[in-house]
Amino acid sequence: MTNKKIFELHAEVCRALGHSLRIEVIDLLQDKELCFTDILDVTGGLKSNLSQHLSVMTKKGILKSRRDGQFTYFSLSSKKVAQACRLMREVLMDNLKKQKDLLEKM
Amino acid sequence: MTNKKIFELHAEVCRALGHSLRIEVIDLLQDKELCFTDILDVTGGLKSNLSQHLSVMTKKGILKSRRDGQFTYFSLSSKKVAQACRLMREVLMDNLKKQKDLLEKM
DNA sequence: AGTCATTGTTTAAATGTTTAATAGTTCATA
DNA sequence: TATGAACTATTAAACATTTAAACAATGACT
Repeated sequence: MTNKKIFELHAEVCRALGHSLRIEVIDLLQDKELCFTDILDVTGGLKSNLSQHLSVMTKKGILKSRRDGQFTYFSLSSKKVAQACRLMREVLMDNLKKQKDLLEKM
Repeated sequence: MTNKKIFELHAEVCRALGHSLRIEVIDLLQDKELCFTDILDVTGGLKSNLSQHLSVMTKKGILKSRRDGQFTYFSLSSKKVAQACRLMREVLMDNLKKQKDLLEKM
């Protein structure tokens, strides 16, 4: 596989994290599996919309889904997803702190 | 700051990684600082385009830039960026392997 | 079996966002 | 002032998101 193709696929995985609702879901699923309705209860909004967002993440291999009777359960595909997300959150928080410090010096 | 706002900012950081050219740049800057023209030599394409992509990452705090005379040098804002990116790449590679194994079983 | 409520997915249209390409601008230095 | 380095503005095309309605699958009740 060419490097360009790897970069493209890698970027697609990153884009699959690039929505506030999807980040909220990943936060929710840190350490447990939840069914669709449980997730919807927390996030709110339309179920069709949530279903599409979950589908985006499942297709890119960020989430696993499993049907059990009438319920569909979602979970992170691996702990690496949670770790990567935590690191990105730290990058964000570090930057917010830097900005705050800068402002306070003025 | 509300959770929703954190999720939105977090998603913006993720989206700032969501382009193949930007992933390529992060790969390039793993362990060194490079100036604009050095990056352009590797990635190819239009200057204006590269400049916009670098600007997206700099604004979101993924890259640092530093002007020295006529040159602008870029580097990762922190090692956490490189780590997070490596983890995402692993998630991708693990998924590609899973797909391959599935196909080979058929 | 037939009907109903619940759970979730799919589709389509409207709206919103991102990107690539072009042209033009700024800044440093020779 | 001419040149190379990098940034900015604009815009059409491509892509993502939201919404609402239609659809499918399961299980409960009679």
